Amino acid sequence: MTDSLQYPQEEPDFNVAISLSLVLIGFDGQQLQILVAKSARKPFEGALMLPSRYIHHTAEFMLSARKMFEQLFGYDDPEIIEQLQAFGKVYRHPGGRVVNVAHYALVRKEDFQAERWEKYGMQWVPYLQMPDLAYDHNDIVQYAKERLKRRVKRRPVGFNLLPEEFTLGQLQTLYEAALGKSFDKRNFRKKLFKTTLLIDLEKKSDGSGRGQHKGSQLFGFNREKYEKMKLTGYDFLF
Amino acid sequence: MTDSLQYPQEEPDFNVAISLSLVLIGFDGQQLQILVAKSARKPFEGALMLPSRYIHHTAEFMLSARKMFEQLFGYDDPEIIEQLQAFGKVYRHPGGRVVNVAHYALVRKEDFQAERWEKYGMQWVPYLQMPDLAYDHNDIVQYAKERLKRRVKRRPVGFNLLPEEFTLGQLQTLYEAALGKSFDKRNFRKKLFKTTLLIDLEKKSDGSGRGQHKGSQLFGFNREKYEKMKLTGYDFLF
DNA sequence: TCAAAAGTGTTGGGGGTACACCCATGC
DNA sequence: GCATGGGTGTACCCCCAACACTTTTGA
Repeated sequence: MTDSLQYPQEEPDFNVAISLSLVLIGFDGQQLQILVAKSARKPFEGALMLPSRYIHHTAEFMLSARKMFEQLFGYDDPEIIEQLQAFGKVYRHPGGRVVNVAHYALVRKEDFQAERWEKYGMQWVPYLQMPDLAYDHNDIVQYAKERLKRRVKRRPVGFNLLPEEFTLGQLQTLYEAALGKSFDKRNFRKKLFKTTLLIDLEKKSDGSGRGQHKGSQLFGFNREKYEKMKLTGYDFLF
Repeated sequence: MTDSLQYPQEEPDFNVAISLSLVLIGFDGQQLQILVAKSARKPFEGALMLPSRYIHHTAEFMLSARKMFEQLFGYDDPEIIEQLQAFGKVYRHPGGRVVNVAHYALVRKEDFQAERWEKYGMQWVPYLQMPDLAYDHNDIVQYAKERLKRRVKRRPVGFNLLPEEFTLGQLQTLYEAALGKSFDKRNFRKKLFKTTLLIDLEKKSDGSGRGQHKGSQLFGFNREKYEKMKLTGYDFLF
């Protein structure tokens, strides 16, 4: 081996395949959940796993992830997906090395095209009591949880998970689930109002929403304001 | 294409090679710097790039990154390297697709084995005025800078970049460089003392070193304390 | 003697946290 | 009528930001 760390000082080894997994996190009004699929193949046939696919060696990661997302949720959003990491544990795939490039997104459960996918074994499982997943997907989920925790603390990501109209109670439940602790109701409200990211929709819930209590004030998320804050270097700290 | 997002629903495409790059960030007492190498090959012969190498399809990322680090710095530290992301832009490599799994580390410049590597064109370049790099390494550097900014704000990472003994002036210069703004000296000191992560070494620098004119107090980093804080869920916010 | 960095306290304001009670609705 | 969640205000404390001058040393 040469002493050099120039690039490339060794020949590339074109014997790796790329797979792509999505950690899709939703919220049902009570608790956080993650979307899992059922493996149809050996050696993990029937086991749960993250929605995943192999990609062709000419495919871009993010475009492939967005395409996957669109198949599941019916629309495309260039902002919603974030890459986590490459997970490179050496699987015992008969063909060779597979590197998994994992992504995650915070989604609205109501957009999931359940009719289309449930028959293949796709389902939401509770974030706090995740079943065992195949491959190294447990590691990926753990990594995604850590990122969620960090993101929740400094970006108003909660809004991606809630419907267009939501109550403060739902929002608080969501924060408590994501951060694993509880907050004082009054302080929570004061803090959120101070961000001016909430729009008072001036109407009351009829109780039909997930986790909504009838008669409580409905709010929306001020997306324009948030975009401006991002430009000027916002500071949202929880 | 099948409707399924089970895994794997398509066959893996074993035609990808993995390369690994390191973003190594150091500090010379005045400014942050990044270590770059000189490309010895077409199509970027002579251009600057991140220290990089192809890895064999059976190699683990982190172990390979640590080995690279050890060659450059002379020791191994399982904690020092963090993976950033996989960068998958499709290069025009004649052989096929190369995916770059980028890592970063905050290092002490004094540990760099300069005699051994400078003859190959390795050098430190200023963090704030990075020259153009080959491949998509500019993207990788930008991603690393963003991560550094976030890390600096919530972990006492400054200490990885400084020698065992340092002055508060150096520490402040470092924070200012990393966050791109300046701080009030008195407030900065109060804040750092409050963390109790500083050890007063009870001796003075001789002042002749870094343009210091007055012998200033030397401090060390209380690593044990920091480890304890990590366990109990510390809160270091800048 | 001049330039450059070290070192040092106080004050005011804002934000966080702790804390308790009444109201509306559904059952 | 009871249980569940919705909604509201105050007081204290801590932390942050703003702010200026003296000391030491090397050149």
